[in-house]
Amino acid sequence: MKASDKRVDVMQAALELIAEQGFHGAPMAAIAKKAGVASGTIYCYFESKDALITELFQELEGKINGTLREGYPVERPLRERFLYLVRGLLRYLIAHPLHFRYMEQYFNSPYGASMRRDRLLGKSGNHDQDILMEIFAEGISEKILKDLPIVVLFSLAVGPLISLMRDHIFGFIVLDEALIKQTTEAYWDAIKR
Amino acid sequence: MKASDKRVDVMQAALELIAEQGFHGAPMAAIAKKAGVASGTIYCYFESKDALITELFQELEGKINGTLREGYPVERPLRERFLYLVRGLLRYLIAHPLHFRYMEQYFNSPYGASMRRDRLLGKSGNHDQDILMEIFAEGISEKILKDLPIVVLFSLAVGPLISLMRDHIFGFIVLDEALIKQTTEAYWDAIKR
Amino acid sequence: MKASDKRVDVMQAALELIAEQGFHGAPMAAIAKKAGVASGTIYCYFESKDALITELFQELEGKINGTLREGYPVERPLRERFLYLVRGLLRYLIAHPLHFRYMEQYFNSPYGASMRRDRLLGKSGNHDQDILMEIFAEGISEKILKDLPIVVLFSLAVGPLISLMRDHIFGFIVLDEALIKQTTEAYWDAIKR
Amino acid sequence: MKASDKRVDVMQAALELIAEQGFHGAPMAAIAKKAGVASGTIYCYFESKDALITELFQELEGKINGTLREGYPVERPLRERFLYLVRGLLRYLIAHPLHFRYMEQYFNSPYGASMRRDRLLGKSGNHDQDILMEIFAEGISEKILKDLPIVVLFSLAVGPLISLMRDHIFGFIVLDEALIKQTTEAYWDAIKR
DNA sequence: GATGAATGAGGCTTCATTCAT
DNA sequence: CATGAATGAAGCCTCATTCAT
Repeated sequence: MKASDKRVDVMQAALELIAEQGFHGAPMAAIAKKAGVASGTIYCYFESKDALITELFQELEGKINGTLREGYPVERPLRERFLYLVRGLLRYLIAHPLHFRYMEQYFNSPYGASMRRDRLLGKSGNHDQDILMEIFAEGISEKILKDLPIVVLFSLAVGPLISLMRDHIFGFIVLDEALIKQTTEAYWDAIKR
Repeated sequence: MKASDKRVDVMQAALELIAEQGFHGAPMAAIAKKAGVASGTIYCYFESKDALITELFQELEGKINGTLREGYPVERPLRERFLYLVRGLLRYLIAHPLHFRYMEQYFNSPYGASMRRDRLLGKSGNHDQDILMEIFAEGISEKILKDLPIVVLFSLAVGPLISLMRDHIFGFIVLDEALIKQTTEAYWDAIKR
Repeated sequence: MKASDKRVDVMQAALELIAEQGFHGAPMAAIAKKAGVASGTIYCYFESKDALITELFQELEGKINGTLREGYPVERPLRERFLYLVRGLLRYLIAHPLHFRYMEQYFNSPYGASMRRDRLLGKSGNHDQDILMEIFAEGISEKILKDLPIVVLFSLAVGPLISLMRDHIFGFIVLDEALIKQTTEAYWDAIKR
Repeated sequence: MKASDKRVDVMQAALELIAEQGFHGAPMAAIAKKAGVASGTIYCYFESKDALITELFQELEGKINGTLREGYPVERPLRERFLYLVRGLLRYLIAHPLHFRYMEQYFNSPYGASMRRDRLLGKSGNHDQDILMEIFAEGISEKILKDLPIVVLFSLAVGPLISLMRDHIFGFIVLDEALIKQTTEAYWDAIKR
């Protein structure tokens, strides 16, 4: 409990600063100060700023994956499984707005760009993504979904989700349960045949 | 025509550098070099880097607005007008990938954040957006579109468009006319009642 | 005369600080301060600290080369040419003690190590050295000098020269003309058959 | 025997790292790691990095002194005694290249500079040096050696030895017994009348 | 208007040393 | 004695901006 404390503190401080102000607004000194440690201490746990940023991203990704895996209704119809995933993701992001904003910053940066390229070549490493992809593949072959490239279906479903999360965070809308239900059904409408 | 040449050169250089490498990869010295002017010269035309970035954004926004206004089929049915706009936007972005990437950089940065806040309070200033909003308002009252907040319809339609553009730029897909047609119809499916 | 000033000032400041205190005692900030410029200014003229150090070394080397080339008695006997070179070198170093100490620092550092390796493989690039080598080769084939590897003759001649310069700089001895004459003859004794 | 193990380990680790990579390449953490102890442990045995460096130097110096004292032919002629010493030194350094490189690093650093100053004022503390000095004093008064300051004779003899050791370590030459014999005789030629 | 040398605050990282355990 | 996490001063370098020419 002791040794881990500072590492966690640093990650939390980095999460908050980067999510709220971007990488630009999060110099190592500020992260250290917010975490209540000395600058050098960060380097006891992370090799560099890049490493901190990447590990934090992977941590958040892992948490989301874990959350979505729980209770995933493997045996239910495609539509239900799809809605389970996107709703689960949406609820998670609403509950953890900092995670959402951090991941957005990450994707929109050299870090995210190189990661995307890696994943394009190798395997995804991202569980939700994998599960969604499988759902899409199944849906296409069973003629439930539109006959489009899987990547396209992915964008049709996740693109609006991201966009709505932004509106929610900026306060343009309030994503309550009713709206979650309605918008996720709209994603389905976009991809279903 | 001579004096304003340099202003244009600077904006073009900034566009290319920022679109391709992000704000991080576009120091003023690099922009000046690429534009073929001296560093100090930039400050003859722009008060600061922030000003350059913002003016460039507004310039691009204006160009897109102008393009979309042309030939807008005011008298045609709602669906057609919607598809006209999103397809026009998509084709414009495909033809001008640097504009797309620049605007993404812009939205995902302190600049974009404050802009969004401004627009939330005041008026949009963005023409396409306004037109789309009007289409949505009309569609809701005529019970053609889902009864959701206009902002939500906007995200349902534009979110996937952005996401697909990214896939296109990263080379995951090729947005040819067939795919443009199919995907934009999917946006319509997402918002239509 | 203006543009060059600062570059020269920086090199002079670096020379003095590094010669007197070693690389450790010459942070860029101190060099800048001593040169009367801002830290960043150094980077207008040198790409990095390494570049500054290397360019300064090459500058000093060039000066010595130039000095020794002047008046070199090509037509005189071997012994005379040898003495001309070592005495010229010794007088130069006595007149420019900072140059000597700087070059010692340089040779005794990662910079010098990699340089030596480079020179071992490629060509020397150092004129005096080349001339001395030629003298040695000639002396061996004419049976004037000991039949030893050229590198060994070089060390037999230059090793004591360096060592004496150190003594001189530390004030253990005063290398006046008499002593220059005597010691350089001793180098000759060491290498002559 | 157990307690002093770590002290020895630390000194050995410091010797290797500093000899091979210079002071720059030997942070305390690296020394500790190589020695298999914790960073803080070093401070149980040495007050500071400076102290470690100095004590290590003195240790090496002592070892060399001890080696050279053994079998020193007090009763033999001057030339023989001289050759005994320089050859012994050369053989020792060839057998212990890390010692040589460490001492070079040491001499060429603020540590060495202040040491030299100390020795100039006080007494030498270095046994070999003392013995050599005595040989030189004797040789001068008996008109066997050149009539030069003792310090100068020292440099004439030891300067080339150091220089040759460097060539040997860098692989430019191989100091085998034949070369040892020849080069040490060359030192003698340099100092003998 | 145009230049580009100069500035210096601010960013990331290293490392000798300390100290609570 | 031994540990190694923690410290923070200090080092190298970048870059938006200014200003004398």
